Amino acid sequence: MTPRTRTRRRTEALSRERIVEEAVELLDADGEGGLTFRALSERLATGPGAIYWHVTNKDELLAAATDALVTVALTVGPPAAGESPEDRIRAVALGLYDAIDHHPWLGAQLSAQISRSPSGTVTPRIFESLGQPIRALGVPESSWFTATSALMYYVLGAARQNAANARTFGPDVDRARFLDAASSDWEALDPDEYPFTRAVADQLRDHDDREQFLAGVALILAGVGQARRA
Amino acid sequence: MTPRTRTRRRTEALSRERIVEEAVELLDADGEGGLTFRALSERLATGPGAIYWHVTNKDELLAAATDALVTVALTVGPPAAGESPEDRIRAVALGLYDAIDHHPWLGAQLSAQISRSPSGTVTPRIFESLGQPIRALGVPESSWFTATSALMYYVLGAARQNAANARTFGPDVDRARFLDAASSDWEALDPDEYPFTRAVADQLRDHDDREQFLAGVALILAGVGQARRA
DNA sequence: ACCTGAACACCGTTCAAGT
DNA sequence: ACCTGAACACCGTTCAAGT
Repeated sequence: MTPRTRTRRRTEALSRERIVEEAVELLDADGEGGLTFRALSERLATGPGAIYWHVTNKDELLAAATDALVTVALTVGPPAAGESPEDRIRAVALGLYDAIDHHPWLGAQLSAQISRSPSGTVTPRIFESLGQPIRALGVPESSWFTATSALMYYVLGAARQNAANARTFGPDVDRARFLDAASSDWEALDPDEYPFTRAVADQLRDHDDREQFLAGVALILAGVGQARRA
Repeated sequence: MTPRTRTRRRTEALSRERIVEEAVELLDADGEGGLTFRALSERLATGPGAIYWHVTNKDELLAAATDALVTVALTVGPPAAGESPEDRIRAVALGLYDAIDHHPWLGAQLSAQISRSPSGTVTPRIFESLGQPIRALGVPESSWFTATSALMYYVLGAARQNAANARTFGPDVDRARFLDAASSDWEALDPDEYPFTRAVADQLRDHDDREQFLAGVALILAGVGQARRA
């Protein structure tokens, strides 16, 4: 991987920012396993030990990379003038979806940060971004937490699964072939045991991932809307 | 970990079943990182190389362990007499939730298997278990795939996040303290930036995980119900 | 056919030593 | 203050050699 000779002369001194930046590139290129202190130090034209002066350990490095990307992902601008709460939720959800889609390792890291430090820098930002429009929807206060949690779990879970799926085949082209093969396998399942799966086999073949993701968001929003009228 | 001297004399020969069984114990005790061919071979009173005669590699071993647990998790019995589709979905969802709760490493493995082999042994079983009751709900056929996918992604995503959360504190006791601290942190957030998160801080403190999970399922079911009437 | 255990090519992390 | 790079204690996996 990364065939280009990239021993970029070290003009500037090592810095936390440079390290994080290079770590993200490594992660994007080769996934979680691709981030190695040896590979990283080579890119930075230094020794593995040097990194430890700027960063406590690998976990902290991953947390820093995650933090940087969440900031970008949630920068969907302030609520626009004519923007409905539903629009807002879709925009935030898609911001996270796309970030995880482009950086597949990010899903696992977000999940880890949410459980490890629910009051850290990442969790409240995501929660707030989804929660404000949920509140604006006019849901009774008693279900704010429930609705926002469910939405956040769906968004992150679905995005993560989608990114993992996308990684199974190449960047783009083989997707159609992969889905076609899977769809055919579904059609060949035992009719007695798998009637439903067989019946939706061609919906698997033809579906669009992003659309599917948004349809899930819409389902939850419809459910939330029901709670509002109750 | 595992302090008890457990060099259980090897009475029976090594077998794939014994290996998988012992692997699950290791995974449950110490998580994904706890499964090591060296630790495993010690428990089995053999050398690390021996395992490779029965199992291709670590991935295959994890897949086998996952398969075994999914079989158990989905054994919620055949649709009972007076059971509504909603009841059925809740039962299947809880079966998966509990399995992942008891075996936190299972979430990641399920996700991996779903993307790696959508037509393998695991994905269709889960999909069918959730899809049949979705169909029974009377949803138009065109939205079967969408609804079932969204439900599956929510169930697995939320269960996985929950299991990760639960692992942050001890088996049971410290949960209250942990949530209390997190809730207090939320209350101390900047009122201008985090009004929503602050407002739900005590809902975080008092919530029940399983209940919350089911509330999310209910939200999706309500959304699906809307589609039915449309 | 089944198992052994040393060996290989990796990891993250530490730390004395340098500048 | 910041960096170097050898060393430590691990990994998964392979493979000649044994029974």
